[in-house]
Amino acid sequence: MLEERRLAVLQAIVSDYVATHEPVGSKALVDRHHLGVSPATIRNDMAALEEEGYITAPHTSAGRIPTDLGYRMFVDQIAQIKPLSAAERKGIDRFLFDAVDLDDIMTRTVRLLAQLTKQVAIVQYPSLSRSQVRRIELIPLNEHRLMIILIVDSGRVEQRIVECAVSIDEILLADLRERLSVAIADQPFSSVPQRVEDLEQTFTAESRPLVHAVIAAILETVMEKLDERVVLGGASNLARYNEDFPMTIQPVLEALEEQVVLLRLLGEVGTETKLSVRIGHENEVEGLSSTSIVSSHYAQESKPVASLGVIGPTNMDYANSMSTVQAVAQYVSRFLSDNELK
Amino acid sequence: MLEERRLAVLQAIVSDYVATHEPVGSKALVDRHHLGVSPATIRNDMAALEEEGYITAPHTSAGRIPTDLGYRMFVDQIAQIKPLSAAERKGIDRFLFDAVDLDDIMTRTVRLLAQLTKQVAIVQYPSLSRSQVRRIELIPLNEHRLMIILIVDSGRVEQRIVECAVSIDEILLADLRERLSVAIADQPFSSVPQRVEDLEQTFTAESRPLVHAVIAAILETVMEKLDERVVLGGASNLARYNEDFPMTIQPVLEALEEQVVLLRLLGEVGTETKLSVRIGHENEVEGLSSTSIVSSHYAQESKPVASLGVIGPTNMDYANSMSTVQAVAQYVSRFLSDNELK
DNA sequence: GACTGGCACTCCTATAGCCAGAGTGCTAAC
DNA sequence: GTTAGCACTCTGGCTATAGGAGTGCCAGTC
Repeated sequence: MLEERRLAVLQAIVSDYVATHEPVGSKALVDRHHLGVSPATIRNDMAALEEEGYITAPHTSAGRIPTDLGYRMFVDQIAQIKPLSAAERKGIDRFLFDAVDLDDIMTRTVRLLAQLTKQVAIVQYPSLSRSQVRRIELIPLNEHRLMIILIVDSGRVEQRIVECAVSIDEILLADLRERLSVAIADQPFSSVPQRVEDLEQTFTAESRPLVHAVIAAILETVMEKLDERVVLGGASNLARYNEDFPMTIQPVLEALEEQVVLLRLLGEVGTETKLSVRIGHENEVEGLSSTSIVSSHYAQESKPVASLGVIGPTNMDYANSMSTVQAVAQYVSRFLSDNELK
Repeated sequence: MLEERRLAVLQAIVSDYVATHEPVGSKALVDRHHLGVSPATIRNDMAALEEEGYITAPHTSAGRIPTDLGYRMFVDQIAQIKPLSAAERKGIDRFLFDAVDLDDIMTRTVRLLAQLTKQVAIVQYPSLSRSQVRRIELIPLNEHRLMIILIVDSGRVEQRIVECAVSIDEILLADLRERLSVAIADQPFSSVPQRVEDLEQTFTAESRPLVHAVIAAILETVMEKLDERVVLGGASNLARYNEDFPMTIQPVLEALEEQVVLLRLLGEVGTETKLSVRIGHENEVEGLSSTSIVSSHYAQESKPVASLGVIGPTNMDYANSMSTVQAVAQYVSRFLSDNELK
């Protein structure tokens, strides 16, 4: 009973603080939430909660605000996630419906997320390392240049221009393409380096320069692009929450410009839990200790391929962010699987 | 003599204000710049300058700050642009040197600009409408899908997936590719719609479904992608100048998310002047009335193909921004022309 | 006619002091 | 375990004040 009410108090504090962004006191709590007890009782509970580290008082005579730990407790308590309304679901559907290619899906998704959550949205492209090569093309551009195009089963397309000293023999090129295709098509991306290197050995010495140039470029592309691509949107939402923390906007903007940091924020794409929430100090990125990240994987044919999520102040509306992120991830997954872009 | 000193006073005011971001008074002016006259004299000049609308006083007893008109005068006065130091030039060179493809050049350039000017940098991709199609490829993906790849002489690559109801006949596809290639290769982008439409007529009825799907997709791509692509960077620099105008950051962030707005900001790529500066209200975008844009075209083989520039507060360091933007534009132009990515 | 020194005036900024309000912790009673 | 009461503390907002910076104008000088 006691434990139970304390939890209710914590939840009330969090939701009030999230709504008003102002420290919340015992008086305000009792009349905004119909807990059947007096302010004094609440005060006792609050003292206990503070003792346990869930809330804190900015100064002696202000109300309390949740700590990271408090938010964490709150979030963990949201066992079943509020489903979106029919209207919202319909909205998501319509938003994604007429996307024409992967780029399109990604940009639409990021806009959608930003709009629905009023936060900064991050969407990662389907990870190459979890994909297979679908097709490879070698297109001669002029005597010394050609373009490699790699089409991946997630719908990603990587291209790269290769310059080679010798002039390009189209027949050799076609042969090379064919053999590359056999070697790496429908193979996981991670196995590509080994396969192409093996392949190089099988060519005659005179064809080596071209073959080598192409293979080197493929290797480079595979290595480079393996650090994934990310799109983000809704940065202007930062300005709004800047009101509360005028100091903290700079590091956030800086972090948003660093792909590497963004990827670390989204977290590893594991197979375990789908929805992940990192609160304040829980994410170990410098300067982002007063922001939280809500992220989820999305999948293609039930294999998780990448993550998407939102980043916002620790006092964000977790319930809404979590349900939105989850729903969007589901829709994207379904969309990717239904309209295979292979 | 009189006119001359007034100008000197205006310049002094602008440069002081840009440096300190605080209204500058007559006293401070005389001892920071060795104008050979007394504060009282300067006051007279300042009164005149205010009368003419070049400067204004935030309140009765503060110093003066330049108006948009004042900045304009100042900028116009910078006839010869301060050349960059050898070190800076070297830096630019090194930064761009080992770019591997167009995407790479664009992202490097935007980073470079942001870093050198400490402003938000914007770089536009070479405009399709000023480019020619270099090559077209049609790659079958599976029975009902194929991918169109358009390679443009600026090095841009546009791709698009086409879905078609009928199953894809590879021989027809090769034929179509060949004829498309003949029709539009090395032709200006703007003529593509007409040419492909004409082409469609020449196919037999039974091949129409496929042909039509492909051609429709090409048309769509051409139309869509004609609104150009833009990359930007250095958004975290906004936070710095946020100190002075806490209110204005939101509209700026919003504008930065709208490609269309960005493009309008960069301005039309005319052939007239290369370097363009728009100060405060001169750019008619809502909410950006306290920001200035310094932009320049860059060219490929001496034909201007797109613009790049920086956007910052009206009290930015114009001299530096202008010389940097100009220099970077030159380097990018040279780089694009030297290492043709065709 | 252009420049300068002097002077009164205005307005901002910073500081201090003060008051009201909100919120707490504690204690004693139910 | 809960409640009412109470003394205490701290903040935020308000006012008043003093200091300073900067101006505009005038009268005098070169």
